[in-house]
Amino acid sequence: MSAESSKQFLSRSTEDYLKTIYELQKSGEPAQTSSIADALRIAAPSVSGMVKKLSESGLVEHEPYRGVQLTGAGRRAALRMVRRHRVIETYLTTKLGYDWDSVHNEAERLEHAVTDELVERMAMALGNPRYDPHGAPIPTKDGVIEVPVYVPLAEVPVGELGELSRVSDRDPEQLRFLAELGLKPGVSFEVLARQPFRGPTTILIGEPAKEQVIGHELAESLLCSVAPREVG
Amino acid sequence: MSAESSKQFLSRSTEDYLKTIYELQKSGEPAQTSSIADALRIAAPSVSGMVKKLSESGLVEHEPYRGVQLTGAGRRAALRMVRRHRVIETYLTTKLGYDWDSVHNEAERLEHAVTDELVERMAMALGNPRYDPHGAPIPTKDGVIEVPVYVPLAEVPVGELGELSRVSDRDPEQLRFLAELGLKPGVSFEVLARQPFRGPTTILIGEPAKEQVIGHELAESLLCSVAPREVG
DNA sequence: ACTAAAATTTAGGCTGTCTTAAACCTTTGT
DNA sequence: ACAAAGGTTTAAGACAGCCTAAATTTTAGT
Repeated sequence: MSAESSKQFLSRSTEDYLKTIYELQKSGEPAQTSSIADALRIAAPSVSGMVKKLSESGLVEHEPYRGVQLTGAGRRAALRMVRRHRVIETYLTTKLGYDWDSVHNEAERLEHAVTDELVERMAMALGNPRYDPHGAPIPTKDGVIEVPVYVPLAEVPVGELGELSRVSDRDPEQLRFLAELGLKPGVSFEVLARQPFRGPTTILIGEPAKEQVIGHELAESLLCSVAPREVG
Repeated sequence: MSAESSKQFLSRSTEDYLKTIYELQKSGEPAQTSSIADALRIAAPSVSGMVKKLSESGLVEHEPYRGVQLTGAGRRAALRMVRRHRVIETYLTTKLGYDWDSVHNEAERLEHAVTDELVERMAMALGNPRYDPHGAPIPTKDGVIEVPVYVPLAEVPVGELGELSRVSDRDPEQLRFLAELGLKPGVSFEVLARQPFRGPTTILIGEPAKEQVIGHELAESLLCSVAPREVG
C-alpha cells in the first residue's frame, strides 16, 4: 500500500539484481556488494550505485558497507523471476527438446521478455510442475516456494540409500557429464564407499545397476534425499 | 565480406528500426523519417540520429531529407526479425492457446529475446509453416519470403468467389471482431453486393452459409485470393 | 591496538537511446 | 516565383547502466 510498493515495471537490469540478491541471500545473511558484482559479472561500483536506487524504490534494504537484503516487495519480484526462469526451463526441455545443459542461457534471456500470462500458459501446459529439470522447486504464482532439505552426496554416509534430488543448472559442461552418467533428479542410488581426505565417493546406480566413482567436488554439488523420505 | 557485414549483435532498438523500415519500405520507395517515427512511437529527431548510425553500420542507405532504404545486410536482419515474429505468433496460437488478437504484443517482446535455435525448434514443432495465423508469409531461415498478390475484399467484383487470405495483426479490437464473424484466413466467400460511394460489401460466408455485411474500411484491409487460385 | 589487506563507496566519465527547441531543406499553392 | 507549411536535421540535454581511479571503511593479523 505504500507509495513505493506499486512500482510496476522493473528494468531488465533491476530484475537481474533482484534475482541475484535472492539467490545469494537464501541462506539469510545480507548479500555482499562484491558477491552481487561477481554473479552479475559487473564491476563493484556499478553495484553500489544500483543498490542505492533499488533501496530508494523500496525493493531492498541497504546498510552501507554491510550488505543488502530484499524487502517484501523485492522478494516477491525476485520470486516472480525465479518462477519464470524455472517454468521456462521446464517448458523448453519438456516441449521443445532442449537438453538440460542448454536451457539455462535461453531462459536467462526469455525471463525478461515473457509476460505473466505466457508463464502461466506454459505452466498449465506442463501440468503445473513443482520442480524444474534440475530438481529446483518452482515458486507458485503467489510467491510460495518449497524449501526442501537436502544432503550433498559427499555427505551421505556409506551404506545409505538415497535419491538424487537436485543439481546446479549453471555449468553446462558439468550437466553434460552428469547426463552421460545417468545422474539426473529422481534417480536412486546406494553409497558403496568413500575415500577419506575429500576423496571420491562410489555409488551403485542405474537400471542395470552399475558402480560409479564420483569426485569430491562434484559430489558436493549433488543434492540428495536420504532413503526414508522425510521430505515432501 | 565487407568489414561492416559481420556486425553480429544488434541492439533491441536496432532490431526494431530494421523491422519497421522493412515494413514501410516493402512497396519499394524509401521509408520516411516521420513514418518510422510514427511506427515506433518515437520523436522524429531520435530517428534521424539512429538512422545515421544504422547507415554507418552499413545496414541502411540514407539520403538526407530523402529517406532510408535497407541494404542487403539490413534486409537480411529485418527478415530474420520478421521470421521470428511470425513463427512466435504461430507457435503461441497453435501450441499455447493464444487468441490471434493477443499474440502480437507477446511476439513483439519475445522476438528480441529468442535465439535462432529456439525459433528453429518452434518452427520444427509446427512443421515449418509457411503462413502465420493472420495469413502473413513466414520468411525462411535463409531470408526468402513469398510475396503473394492479393486483392482487398473491397475490390473483389460482385459475383466473384474468393478466399480470405490475410488480415492485419495490428489491431486486437478488429481481430476480435473478425473472429466473431468467422473471418479468418482460409475461409471462402462469394461477393453478393456492394454499395457505391465506398459503401459496405455483402458476402456469403461460413458453413451454414450466411450473409455478412462488411464496411468499406474493414473490407479494404481484408486481403483475398480470387477464385481460380493463380497464386501458390 | 594498530596497520595492511580487502571490501565498499564516491567521483567522474562513457555509451546508447530518448527528448524538446531551433534551424534547415523541400514541396506546394497562388 | 516565392512564401507558408511540413518534414528533417542539428543542437543541447536527460537518464539508465556501465566503467576506472581514488577515497573510505571494515576486517584481520600481529
